[in-house]
Amino acid sequence: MVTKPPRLADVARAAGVSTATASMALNGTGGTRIGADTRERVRSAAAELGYRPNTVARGLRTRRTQMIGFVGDDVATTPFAGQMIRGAHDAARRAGFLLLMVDTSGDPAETGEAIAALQERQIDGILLATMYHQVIDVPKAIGPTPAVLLDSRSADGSVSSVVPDERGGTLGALAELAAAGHRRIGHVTTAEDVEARRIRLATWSEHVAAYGLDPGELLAETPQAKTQGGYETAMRLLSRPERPSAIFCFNDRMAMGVYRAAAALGLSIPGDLSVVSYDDQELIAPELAPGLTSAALPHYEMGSWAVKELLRKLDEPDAEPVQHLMPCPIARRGSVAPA
Amino acid sequence: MVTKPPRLADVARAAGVSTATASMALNGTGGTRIGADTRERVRSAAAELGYRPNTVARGLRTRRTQMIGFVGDDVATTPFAGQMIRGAHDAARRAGFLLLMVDTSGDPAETGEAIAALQERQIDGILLATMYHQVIDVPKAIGPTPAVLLDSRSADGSVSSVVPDERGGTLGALAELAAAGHRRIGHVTTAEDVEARRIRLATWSEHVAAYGLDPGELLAETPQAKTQGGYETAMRLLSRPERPSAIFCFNDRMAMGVYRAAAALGLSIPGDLSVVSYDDQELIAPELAPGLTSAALPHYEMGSWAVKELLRKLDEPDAEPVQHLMPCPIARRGSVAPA
DNA sequence: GATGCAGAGTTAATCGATTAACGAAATCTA
DNA sequence: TAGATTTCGTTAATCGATTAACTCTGCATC
Repeated sequence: MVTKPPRLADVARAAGVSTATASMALNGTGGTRIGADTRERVRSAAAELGYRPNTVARGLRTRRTQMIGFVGDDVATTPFAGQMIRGAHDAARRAGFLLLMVDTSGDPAETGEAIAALQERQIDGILLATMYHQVIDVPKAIGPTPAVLLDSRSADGSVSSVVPDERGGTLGALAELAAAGHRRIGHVTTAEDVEARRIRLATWSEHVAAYGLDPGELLAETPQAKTQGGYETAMRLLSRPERPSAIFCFNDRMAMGVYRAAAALGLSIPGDLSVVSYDDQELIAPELAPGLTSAALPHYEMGSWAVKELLRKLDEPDAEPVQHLMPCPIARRGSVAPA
Repeated sequence: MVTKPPRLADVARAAGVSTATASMALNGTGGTRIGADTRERVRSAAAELGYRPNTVARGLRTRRTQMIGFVGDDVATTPFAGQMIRGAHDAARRAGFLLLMVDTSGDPAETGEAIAALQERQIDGILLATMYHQVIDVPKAIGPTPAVLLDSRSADGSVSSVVPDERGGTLGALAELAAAGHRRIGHVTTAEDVEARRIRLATWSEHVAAYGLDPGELLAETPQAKTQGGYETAMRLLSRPERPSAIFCFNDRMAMGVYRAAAALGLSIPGDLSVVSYDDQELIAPELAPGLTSAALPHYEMGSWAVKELLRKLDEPDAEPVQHLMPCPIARRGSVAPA
């Protein structure tokens, strides 16, 4: 007893018009060609039958599928990804689009395959998301398909992209410390050569150098930006003769280690040591005691910006590509106190 | 100079055959009708032109889009979701399917809309994922579309589903403690009425009751399963006259609070107190000091199981629905020591 | 020498919409 | 009042595949 879903032809028959009229009535196209009463007849017939357009058929004719391809390099495994996807998803949905997802574990050949798989499905555009802020070459497989880079920039600037404003976020985090009177601000960071490290480090260096301090004496590195590395670097930094009164951490996971080091050394946070960080990870920053002041990575906003930019490109194919910096707002919590 | 991508007709012309022949040659259909040399000619013509089938056109004809709808209730915001999506994604991709995602923030009306949006796009089947283990009514909007529930069961068992084996995981976690000689095992849990709480609590109750202990004396609840709640419940439990030698936590976030409480009371883990937990969240369990022994929620496996089950349903529409329990393996770390 | 049949393709219908091109009645204009 | 517009539709082509129903050779069979 499974009756097939109604087609446009069924609606047209029920309303006593041709499929052309039915199509125009439902879509509001064709200008004044359809009378108000006819339009109403068609609409109610459609509602009556529970008509839902077959977008596959429509897509074949219009060459628009109302689907956006989302290619992530291993993106689904990182805790940030959720917000990025959600931002893209919400913006897409509001415009009547859905996200077709492919995860690629970063391998370029696989990325090419993923892009091809999406193109076979005639997606209207592609979002290329990376796990963390980096500079990449746009895969040639993309061809003429409209695309936007998410959390990465293209080396040649030929494609629109959005990345976090790392410099602004770093300055914001440091401003929290400066406002509390801190001058000797240490930095613990990773040795991994990523864009985020470079910018955060350079911005911090400038900042402390402006006070006439030597960044080299206030810096400690670890191979991996994890809790253990944060612990070790903080131990090194805090046992130097003139220890910093505050530490700016590369990310929240390292900050967790800094908290642990402070506890081990009998230093209280924020009484003896102020801490600011980057990422504002929801499972870490608010859960530490005291809560960690951190510059938030605006993943949700980047995701939705990317979709809006992509939709703009669909409307105006000849628009110039835009490289956007998304602000990183500071989440203030209890880890900063006057020096 | 943007040349349109080649169509099947272009391949056929290049190979000097009809589109029917080209189609059959490329797809290997039509039995013996296509000679080996012709097939080869068509194949190389296709490769030459870089032909990629238009799956929208194909889908219109075959009524198969090779796309699976993934509906999540707020799923993209939880840290688990990534693994669940990835598990589903990988299994789908291996079979030539892609995931079309919709996130719904849980509202039933919105879920209905999401399902309709997917059906308009003619997805071959639907995965309905929930943020955490629960029992739900299958939305009527699904209709005859093949569906599988992910991390939830249907009240009436009419649809296949997969959920974690909470009982097995709890027994496994408690077995770690039992093997280390613990008898007085406390439990800190949430007051939220969710399936996970119910099963973990009941299983733990049985376990301690079997030692002749009164569960009521070893239990503490908090309104929300977060760090703060874990801290408070542990403080209560550990300041009772006969304090437990070990605590089984509802989840890792609460365990974080338990660690903090132990530190506040001067109890060392695992020396004075052993701790086991549930969820094995990657940002918490391995990062605590000592590492937290925890029963892992098999999100990846559930995701891929769900897709395989869905594909089976596509092949055998009359197959009986299956309710699957996915084992929760124990991640052993340093938080357990002999009593 | 007619019949049957397997092999290798071709023709044309079809999936369910959108839309360019065309048409008849009603209204307006000079 | 004849011609020009407007109004409100319809007819049929089209998007790019898949596939049921044919066709045409050549060969074996009786």
